[in-house]
Amino acid sequence: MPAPGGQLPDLSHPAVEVAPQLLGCVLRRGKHAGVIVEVEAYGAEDDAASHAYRGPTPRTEAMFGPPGGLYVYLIYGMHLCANVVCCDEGIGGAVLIRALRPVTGLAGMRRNRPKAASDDQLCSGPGKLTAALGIRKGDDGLNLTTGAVRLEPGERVDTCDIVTGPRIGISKAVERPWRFAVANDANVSRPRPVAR
DNA sequence: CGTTTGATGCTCT
DNA sequence: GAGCATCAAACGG
Repeated sequence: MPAPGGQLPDLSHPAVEVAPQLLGCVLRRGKHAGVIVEVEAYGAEDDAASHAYRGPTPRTEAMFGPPGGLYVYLIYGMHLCANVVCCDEGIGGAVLIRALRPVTGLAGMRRNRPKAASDDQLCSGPGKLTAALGIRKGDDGLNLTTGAVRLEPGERVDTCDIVTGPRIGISKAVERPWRFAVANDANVSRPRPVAR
């Protein structure tokens, strides 16, 4: 069930449960902010695709921290991915933010992403949105309520407007339909999920 | 140690 | 649709 507008989901719950509830919430860094329109859940029991699968390491430490934290990591040597840490401390669960609909600080985001062909491609991917918002490696582990990067209540997203599908870019546990997105939103990365 | 592989994005064909 | 950039973990010997 998606979170009603005006409040955040309970982040101490499992990632698969929290993920769809984050749709409609706002991710902000300074003046740059956008509504979350696409996410993926990681770190449930036996999830071989999760960075938490083999226990904590220096890189994944934030994923095992308290819910409501930010997990940032470098992927493919050049892009950063941002995750909302959820589940109880020590479990190692997080929700990858895959796409945003930009709402404030558009001019700054365009400067951060000069190659984006249009505004709906500013944040249409996990590496794109971290660049657009200006999220950096040093933001890893900070608190999303008090830190430089914040998670804020946003708009309500109706359950029937949420589509699901397999997670993107993984080679393990590919069959799990743990990608969630707002249906018919131009900011969602490709391929667009179709299933309900 | 050396080698492979990524929760990606951009360019060129 | 294929290839590449670029580097830190993970993995095998």
